[in-house]
Amino acid sequence: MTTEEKIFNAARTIFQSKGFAATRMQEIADEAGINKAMLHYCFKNKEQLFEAVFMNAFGQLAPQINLIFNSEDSVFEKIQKFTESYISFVIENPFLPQFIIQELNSNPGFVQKFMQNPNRPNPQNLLLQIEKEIELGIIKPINPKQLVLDILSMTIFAFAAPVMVRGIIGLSEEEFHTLMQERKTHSANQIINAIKK
Amino acid sequence: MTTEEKIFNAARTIFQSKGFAATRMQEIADEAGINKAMLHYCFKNKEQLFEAVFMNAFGQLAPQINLIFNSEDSVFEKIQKFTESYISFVIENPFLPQFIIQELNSNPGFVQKFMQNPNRPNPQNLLLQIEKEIELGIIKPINPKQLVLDILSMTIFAFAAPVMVRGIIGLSEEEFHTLMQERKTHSANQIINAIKK
DNA sequence: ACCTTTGCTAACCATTTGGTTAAACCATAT
DNA sequence: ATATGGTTTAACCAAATGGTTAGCAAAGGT
Repeated sequence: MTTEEKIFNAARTIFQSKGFAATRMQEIADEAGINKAMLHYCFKNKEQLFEAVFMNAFGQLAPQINLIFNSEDSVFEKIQKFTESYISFVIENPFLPQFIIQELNSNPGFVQKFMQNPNRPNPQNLLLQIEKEIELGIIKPINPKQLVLDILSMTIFAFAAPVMVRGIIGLSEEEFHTLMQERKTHSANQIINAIKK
Repeated sequence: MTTEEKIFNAARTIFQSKGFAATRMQEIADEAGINKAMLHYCFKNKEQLFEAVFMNAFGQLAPQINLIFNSEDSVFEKIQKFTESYISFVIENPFLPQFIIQELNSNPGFVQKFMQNPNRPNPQNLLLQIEKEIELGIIKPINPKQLVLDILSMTIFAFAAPVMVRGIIGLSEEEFHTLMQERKTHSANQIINAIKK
């Protein structure tokens, strides 16, 4: 593993668990097992190191979201595949959603920067497909954007606010994990039950 | 308005928009229009000032959540009333959800501290009621905790991750606002459609 | 009138923090 | 062997930051 990779991995660990503002460069250096000056030798400054981590994180999550936007499946199939694959993915990367959401909230400019990316999430296809399936009588008449938001909400929320969810509902770490496993199919079922005619 | 109130309001403004780590005491003093030393005259230190703001924020949100947990309504009615009142409330206080979720994530100890509060959100009643209505055949058989999580997800997520939602779905600030108005009834309808027999 | 308390500030302090510098290290080519 | 160029570090620096101090000013009690 090159020094740059060591730094990047250390930065990812610290940034994702503490956020940009609470992260100290020294802590990243310690985690990477190198001198602090080395950080600035490989990355210009804190902002640029953070941006590398953030864009990498967003770059991992975006394809997961694109799953519901681009494929040849029916809307129902897309919902099933998305909840299954997205939840499986974030169970393995539990810090990603809260990290991205938090930093996006405090740095809205990142959205535009990332939305210029060619493989950015683009809901246009799915929105049109939903409209079409409504006209065909497969789906109950609803606002397609609400449905997209429903899908995102049902799958992402628990991972965006795990502490709150566990606190309010009263779940141990293990119970939370079990609930999330079950949620892969539960959320798809709920959404589909709600919209099928 | 007393000086202490001026400080508290200023602290709320800054803390809620930037989070604990990114907030500078000097900025709070400027916002309050007083000297920095005055902060420490009224509040012992940054942590205690923050805790006052956080507990106040949580204290405003908790009663909203308790609406679904304690009342004499049926589950369907509870869901309708909750989405309606909760979304109305956070439209007026859009920073609350992301603030609470963010700080809770980076400071899990706050949960325990707040959950000792007498009027803390306690889902026990609702969970039992859901089980009962399932047995009565009013609600399809599902895991009650999943349903509670569904309700929270559908109502809170858009306010927890507004920048991400607007970016992914492609909404102007105004379109987002309209979507949230519509969401008061939409989310209740979706959830109820999904679970009613 | 005088003392005490309370509200408030300018100036100051110690520490932390992001970042720089100059020198050391080390592999490789000559 | 020695020069070369990339890699790494210890030591350092200036600015920012949370917090303190000493004192002023007004209000209230005696």
